[in-house]
Amino acid sequence: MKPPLSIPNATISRLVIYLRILTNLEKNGTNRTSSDLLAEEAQVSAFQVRKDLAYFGRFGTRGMGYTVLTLRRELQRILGLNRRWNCVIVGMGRLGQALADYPGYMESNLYEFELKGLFDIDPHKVGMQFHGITVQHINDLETCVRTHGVDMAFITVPVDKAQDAADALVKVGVRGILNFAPTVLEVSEEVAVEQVDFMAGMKRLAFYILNPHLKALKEDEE
Amino acid sequence: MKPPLSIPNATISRLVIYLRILTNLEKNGTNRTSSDLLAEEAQVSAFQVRKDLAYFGRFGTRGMGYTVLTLRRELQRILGLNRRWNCVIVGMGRLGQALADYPGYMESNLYEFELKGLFDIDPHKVGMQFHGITVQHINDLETCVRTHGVDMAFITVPVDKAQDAADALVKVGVRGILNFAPTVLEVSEEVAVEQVDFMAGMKRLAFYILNPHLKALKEDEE
DNA sequence: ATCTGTGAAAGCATTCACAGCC
DNA sequence: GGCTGTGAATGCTTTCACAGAT
Repeated sequence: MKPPLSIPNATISRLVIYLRILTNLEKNGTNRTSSDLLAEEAQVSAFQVRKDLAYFGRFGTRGMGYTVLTLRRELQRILGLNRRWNCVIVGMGRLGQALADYPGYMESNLYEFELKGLFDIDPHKVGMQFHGITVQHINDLETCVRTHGVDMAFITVPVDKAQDAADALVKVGVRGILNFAPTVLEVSEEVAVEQVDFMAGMKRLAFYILNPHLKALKEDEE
Repeated sequence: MKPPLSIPNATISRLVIYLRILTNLEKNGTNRTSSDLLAEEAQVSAFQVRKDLAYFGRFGTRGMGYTVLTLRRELQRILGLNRRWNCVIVGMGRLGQALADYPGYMESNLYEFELKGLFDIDPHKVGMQFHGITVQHINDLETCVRTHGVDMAFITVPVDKAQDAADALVKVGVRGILNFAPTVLEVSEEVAVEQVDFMAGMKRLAFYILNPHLKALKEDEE
């Protein structure tokens, strides 16, 4: 096992994709695979697959390839998906409601992510139920985070309230934020932020449609 | 004006962010700005801002900075957001419905993106209305695309149907796809694909929470 | 004096070629 | 023979330093 000192951001995104492919292979009853097959499915080069894996250790057998089960387990461990992550949603507007009802928090039979709380600042929203969880006022965030050991939060408030929400979350010790608001959040160094902004995706699409010759450079994934 | 032969993918993502910041500045009545200010807001370096802009031309005045209005217009032109983009949604499940109802297709008083059709394969869904648009059967996709000059499509079908949807869209001449299904689509060279996958974002978050020392490398935006 | 625009340098990620092991 | 693992080379993106404009 290697000490991974510095790992390309893009590698993490690809590991998530490899894990998805391996999970599907496992479902199909496939036992062994290869960097070639994974590369084809993920639409990257086989070099890339092997290099990505090499950051974390040696998981294959030369001449033979990889065991699907083993590699799937290893990736799950590396990505931290062998334990449960407790989540809350801040902002119970249309998007927050859609997320609360989202049926996909389990993945491959594992409840990896679990909703532990729903929050809003609007008293009219407090008390409403989604997916069996009652909406609480944002003032009760700290209690919830401490009680349940909340790891990450989704910010689904209007854009002008997003930084406030982030500040509140950081203050009570949430370690990761998935930000759906179209703004760049400022948070302290030790808090991770991932952006989800499908309007930005549409705008990039518009550019690439206008400039087709630029398209084939690279893939970013989100 | 320069001939942009090869432009980093990441630059496009950042231009979208600069445009957002400029739009806000304009709303606030600010007339002039600088690479420093834009850099601070977007959380990148001022070098980066100037280099990104330099791919497309010279928009500032040395010693003075940029005129907000001018730069906003230029970015809008570069990104293709000075014209309307006609869109359809394929897959009217929960997510497709949420998108059809999404109130944000206008941005800064401009209807840049307009929904021209909603499609599903399920006869029960056909005929339902969302936001004043009637759901049609996927077989009627071609007519709609030809009639309205549809530019891009959102794929919100279950993951195992996503490639079929993409094939159908490519076949009738759609130029760009925003894919919400967690799979890597295979499409012909000249079709642009952008991925939106918030579960993948959650998984990356989990990794970065587990490995805080790796966090500060780079930002991907989606 | 100030702040943009840009060639050159540095820093990273990807690709390659092949050594190492089944 | 076949396929992984990995140092070295390539190529791209970011950073830097400063020339150029007002």
